[in-house]
Amino acid sequence: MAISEAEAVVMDVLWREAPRSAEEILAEVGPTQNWQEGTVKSLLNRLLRKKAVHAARDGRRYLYTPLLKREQYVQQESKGLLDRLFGGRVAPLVAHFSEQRKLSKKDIAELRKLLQELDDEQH
Amino acid sequence: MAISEAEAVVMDVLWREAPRSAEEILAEVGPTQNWQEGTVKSLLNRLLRKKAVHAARDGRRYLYTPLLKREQYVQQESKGLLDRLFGGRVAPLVAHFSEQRKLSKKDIAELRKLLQELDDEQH
DNA sequence: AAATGATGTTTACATGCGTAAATGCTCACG
DNA sequence: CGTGAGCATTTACGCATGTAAACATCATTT
Repeated sequence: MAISEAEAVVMDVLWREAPRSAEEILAEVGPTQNWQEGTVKSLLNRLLRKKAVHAARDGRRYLYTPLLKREQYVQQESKGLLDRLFGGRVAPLVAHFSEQRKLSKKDIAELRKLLQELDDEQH
Repeated sequence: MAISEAEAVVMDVLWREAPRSAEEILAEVGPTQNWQEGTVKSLLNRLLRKKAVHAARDGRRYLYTPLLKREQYVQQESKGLLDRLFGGRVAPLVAHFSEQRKLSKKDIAELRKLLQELDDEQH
């Protein structure tokens, strides 16, 4: 089953650094999300049930490690959007942002470099 | 409130052509989605409540027209994903697909053209 | 006029989500 | 040894979603 948005916030903490205890996760995420301890615990349990994280006992508490890789998650999410909205093709997506003027200078520079590299390895 | 995935399927039909009756929508969407009539009716009602479509009486039935523009929807969805997963920047997104080898020849050609155009209009 | 058929409107129901409160377990301390 | 602090596990609850079934309405056909 897919992981939800709130769950993904927890995963994000673990992707940055793991293993971590529930308390550490709360410390990192509580301020921005205004979550109580119970909320984080619930989310961790749902993630356990979904086999997205693993818990290893460490004394009286658990340390959580992501099983689902960030790459996998990003992949699923972006492919989903791409397929639903842009017929599965990347160029129309970029065109969309371009029309919305959402391409920064930096974006453009990076895209150019990216295409250059593709060119090079094309040898 | 945001429109759900199932609701978006109905919107898609209306974005392709509108106004349309519930029956026409079902005809177009039923085969792929395996939806009953009631399902489409429910979705249409939720879309009405969310002010995403408008219904105009036409004899014994209604003809539905989208109020929410496809552009708006695409914008929200893609911005959401971009912000959540790529720090709001387009280049990393494209890089992601590039790494996953999800860029088709056509994509690459189009991206190149796009950058070229940006270059040109750059005075 | 009653039955039928075509539409729309209301209600339903299981599941997932966001958000926690309540409860349970266990170890260290008094 | 009983108790409280610190965690984890269970239960809760309102709302959205996906998916319809039931019900209501009204024009048309016997």
